[in-house]
Amino acid sequence: MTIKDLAAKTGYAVGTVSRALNDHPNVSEKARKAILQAARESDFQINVNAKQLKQTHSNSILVVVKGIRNELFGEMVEDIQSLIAGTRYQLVVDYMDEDLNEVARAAQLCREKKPLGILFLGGTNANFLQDFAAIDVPCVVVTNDASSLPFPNLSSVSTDDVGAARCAVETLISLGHRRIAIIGGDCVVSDTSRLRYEGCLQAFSRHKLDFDPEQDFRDVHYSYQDGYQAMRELLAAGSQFTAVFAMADVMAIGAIRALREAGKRVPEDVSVMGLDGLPLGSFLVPQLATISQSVEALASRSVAILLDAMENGAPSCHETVPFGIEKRESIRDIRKQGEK
Amino acid sequence: MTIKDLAAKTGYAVGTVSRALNDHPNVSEKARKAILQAARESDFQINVNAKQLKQTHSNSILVVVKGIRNELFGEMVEDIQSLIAGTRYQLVVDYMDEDLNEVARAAQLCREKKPLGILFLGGTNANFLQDFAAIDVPCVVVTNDASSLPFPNLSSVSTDDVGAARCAVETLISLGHRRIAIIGGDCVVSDTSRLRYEGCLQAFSRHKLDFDPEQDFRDVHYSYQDGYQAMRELLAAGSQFTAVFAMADVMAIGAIRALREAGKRVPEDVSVMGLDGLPLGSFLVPQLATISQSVEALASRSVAILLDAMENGAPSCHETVPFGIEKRESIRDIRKQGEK
DNA sequence: TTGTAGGCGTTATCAT
DNA sequence: ATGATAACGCCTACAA
Repeated sequence: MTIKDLAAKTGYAVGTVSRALNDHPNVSEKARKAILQAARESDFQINVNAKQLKQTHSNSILVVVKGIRNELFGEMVEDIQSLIAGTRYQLVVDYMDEDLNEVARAAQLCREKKPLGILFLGGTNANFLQDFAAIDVPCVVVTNDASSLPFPNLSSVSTDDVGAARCAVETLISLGHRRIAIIGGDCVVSDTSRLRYEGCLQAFSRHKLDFDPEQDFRDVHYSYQDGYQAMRELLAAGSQFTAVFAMADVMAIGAIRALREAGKRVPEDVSVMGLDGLPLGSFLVPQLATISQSVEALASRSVAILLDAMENGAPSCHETVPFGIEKRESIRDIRKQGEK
Repeated sequence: MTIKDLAAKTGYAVGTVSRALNDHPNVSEKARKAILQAARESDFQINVNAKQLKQTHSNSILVVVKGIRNELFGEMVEDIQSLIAGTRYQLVVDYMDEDLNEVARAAQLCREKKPLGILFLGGTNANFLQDFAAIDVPCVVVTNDASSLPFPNLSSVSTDDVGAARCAVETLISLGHRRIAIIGGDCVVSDTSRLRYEGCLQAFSRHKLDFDPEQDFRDVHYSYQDGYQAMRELLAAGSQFTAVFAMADVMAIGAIRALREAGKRVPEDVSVMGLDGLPLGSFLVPQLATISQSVEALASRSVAILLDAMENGAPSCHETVPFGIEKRESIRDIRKQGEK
């Protein structure tokens, strides 16, 4: 069943059928009705390959999600869905493995789907440097700061990672903690980890506290298991911290488990702070204190920026959205009474 | 950059270029080398739309994942990836929202990608009944039992949901619990929930225990929040259970939080058991006792069945894989000493 | 082994 | 408003 068959069935020419199917102007109401009716009756399905082969551009916005496991992205996609629902655009979401090249993938999808714009959920600057030249539609990187990338069609919206990490550590410092261990990601591989680490160092230096990475820092992957493992190593090394900041909630959860297995209570013996603001955190016992990223703000700003670029040719820009401080049960004030 | 350009550049005809690119026979080593080299140099990217438009079938296997949030599926995709990696097939993974029609989506992708077979991760029998007739390649539903569906090209591999739920409840019974609350999904909407509920009832009836759904059962969605909410309702209603079985780990986690907020300790005051075996469960405090689904078994059996159907035309079949019992910290034996 | 040409189903550009 | 027709980029007979 092709549009040719539909043409034969209705007596119209293929051109008219195509126009009717695509809501193009210059189709009589009579023709439109007859054709749509015939299409329904013979439940006609358009051949996407042929359509996309011929089309010069679609009316779709592509969302490339890098890292299926990232819960934050799941929420964000939902927010984006509803933001786009009110427009004339159609959303195409592509989920991919964290370790693949999202820019190369997007370039491929550009040729296939010819989207009007792209939203990258997560991204690695190195990949953009290498492959972004092949993409010429407006793009927004969400979650990562891309201001250092010199592309006129690339914007970014991110949480201030330096500030967020600094705030986490300063929150712990304000509660009287002086020796704070850090569990983070690989600063070489991950742009985000580098910024968050930078924020930690700023907090220590502002408060004139010593920080010995050798003793109190571990760089691992963002996972329960790695957070757990990192904490075990920290404990085994005899590090005498009273608080821990994990650069992601999942690592914080693993760390808490390791602490408990070592006989340490949270927050009585050790305070633990995460970063991300996963919904899960507030269901844990104890509830996980964390610096939360604002999924709604991230989503709404990036959609706004993308649409503005698509529709008005607005120049690229790089924004930061505010984060929240969730002082929950996993942290404790260890200052002596009356010392405040 | 098209194969025409490649032809011009190398001096060969487009037919030869196409054959070289697709590893077809009847291409001289010299031509193949020259063409592949030229393709690399001008980093030629094939036009998927044109290719698929012409193609009658690909060499790909499609994986349709229904429900991105389901952590189990994330693990399973990875397992499937590595199982397929050793074959001559290519994997195409499509993630979709839980509430969309996975069969209609698969039918659409069949027309587009022309896969040799399909793996459904999750699925709703009603959708198959309605739309599966349009699909004629071998398919395997993973996680759900499809034996009641009369399609010759549809197999299924699932955990024995009735047995798993029965086992969960019987485990609690064996520890001395007599009044056990159940938190589950909607038995009308979810095939899986219906089976698990059936398993619960079997456990009660086998042990001649009364079970009053009105008092001790809540059907909600599979989420932290809904598990939390269900437990609050159970507690508010004054139900006097000593144990809870939640039909999914995520609900169990929400339930534990609600218990703690009500001043009940787990497992001292109430035992909690989940189902799924999420990695997260073993990082919680207390570690979550659960009936675990075997992701590896599910993945390897379904791939084996699919390949057998694709390659040898093996008839459809419906298998069940064993589940595990993880007696972890969230459950407690409440029988008096020496009574055993 | 290689070249040539027709067609896949659609859209877009012309006429009409 | 509608119809005819030329691409789109590729694959695949078939011919050479």
